Amino acid sequence: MAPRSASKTPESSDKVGVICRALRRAIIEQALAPGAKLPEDSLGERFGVSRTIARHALGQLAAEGLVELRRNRIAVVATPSWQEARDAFDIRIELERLVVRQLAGKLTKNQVSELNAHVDAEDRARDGSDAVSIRLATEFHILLANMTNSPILVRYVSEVAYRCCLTLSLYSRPHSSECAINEHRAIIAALVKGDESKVMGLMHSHLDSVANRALVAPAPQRGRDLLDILAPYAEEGEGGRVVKMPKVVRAR
Amino acid sequence: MAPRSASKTPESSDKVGVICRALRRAIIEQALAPGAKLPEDSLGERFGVSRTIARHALGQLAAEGLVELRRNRIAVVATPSWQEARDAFDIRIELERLVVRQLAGKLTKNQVSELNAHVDAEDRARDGSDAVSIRLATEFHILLANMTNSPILVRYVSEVAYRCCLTLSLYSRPHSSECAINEHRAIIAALVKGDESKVMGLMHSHLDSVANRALVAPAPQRGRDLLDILAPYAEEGEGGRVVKMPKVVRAR
DNA sequence: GGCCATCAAACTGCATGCAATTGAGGCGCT
DNA sequence: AGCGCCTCAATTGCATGCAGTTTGATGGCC
Repeated sequence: MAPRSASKTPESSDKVGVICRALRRAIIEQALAPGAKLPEDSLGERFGVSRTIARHALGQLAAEGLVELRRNRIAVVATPSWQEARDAFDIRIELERLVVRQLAGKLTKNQVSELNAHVDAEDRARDGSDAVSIRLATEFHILLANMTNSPILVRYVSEVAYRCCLTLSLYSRPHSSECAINEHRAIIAALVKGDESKVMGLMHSHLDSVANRALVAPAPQRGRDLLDILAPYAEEGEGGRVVKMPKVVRAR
Repeated sequence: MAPRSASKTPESSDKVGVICRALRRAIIEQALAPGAKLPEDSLGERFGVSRTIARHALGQLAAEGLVELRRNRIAVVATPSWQEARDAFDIRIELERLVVRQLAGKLTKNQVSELNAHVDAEDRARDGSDAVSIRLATEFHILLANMTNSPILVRYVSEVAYRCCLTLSLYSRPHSSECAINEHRAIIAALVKGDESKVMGLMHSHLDSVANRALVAPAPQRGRDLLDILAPYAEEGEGGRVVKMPKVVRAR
């Protein structure tokens, strides 16, 4: 069977799919930060399609939780609350335990080398931008999910992994990204060895540690984000005066 | 806070949301069987909107896995394979274990009575149509998920529950539906008592037994469904003659 | 009678146009 | 200067129109 990208997802249909994939990638690489505006016109123009299509793509992305749609308002990249981020990780842990449980001891030689190749790529990207490292780390998990041959599982793991990726860009410390490449290698090893509970434990602690490293601030924001983010800057503007907040065009 | 339906889902926006909800309900109540055609025109006409809107709604439903979209083809209600059905249940089990783990011992009095009221309703619907019973049983689980206050978890549990509901209509024996009302009561009791592992076990075995009761046929279909379904009828049509297959308008 | 080619109706893919809503800047008032 | 109102450009919500594809039905041919 030819490796035509899964025909069942509406995704791969046509232009809509292209836009979705592009935006998804831009979002998880933080080229589009949470809160960034996504006007239908601009998207359409940028991708050479009409608003109708851009709109449809935004709808799909919204269904995945990557963008927020408010009636009569410009769509924006989603800005999950800290609690939602934590919830996403909890769900992700359960789903990925399921993945490795199904995979333990069942990987073909080809699959193992594919995984190893991916981790090697992660290694090489170590000195590159954080954004790329994070994307690669996420894609490792998606690659794993793909090997289960369960379309539903793939979809959910992908979605939730992307969401986690998004939250990482919101809440994680600058360079905490992922020194977790070794943990990926350990997971592969355990999968090959075929010890279900061992690999489930590894995956659990791997994701848990990523989450804990990333989601460090228990209550970083209250009202909304902007005010708190700017709070440190609010004292001693230039001479005892409170700085008048400038334009504030959240995420250009 | 007013109980306005979650503002974040694009769903509740407007006409699209109405159509989605209507179709979802029709599908899980089997008014629309798997394979049923869903032409944009007809939907638009039926709901008094343009094709554009109907199309958008179909897109959302496809993202949830309830309908299948193939390029240039009429959309149809999804027809999950047996394996996909099994996978969906596996995922559902993990997700709902998470739900009850978060809920154990944390339900308010109001929530408990809401749950009891729902189960009572299930009881009353016992003599009604199977479809309604199944829908109510599914909604019990969604109600539970809602109480976690985790939008992401709600979304995933809802989706996967609807999918399972859909598969039930495909693979379950006529009246196997759910005598599982008692199990629902047991889960409520365990939740109130607050024993995490107890209630997780209950939920696990509850869903597992529903799945096993429903997904009985390990390999009921090979090529596609129609041929196998008709196989028993293929011998001795009316006089040693093979019956000429009539129109066969899958799901009117 | 059964099978294949041709054709018309049905349907989707997509762009565009128009009305309604938003929010941002400008103006006047205090 | 500060505050609020008002107007207007920007943007979304939705319907319609046209072009391309699929479906399935009719008619000719074996």
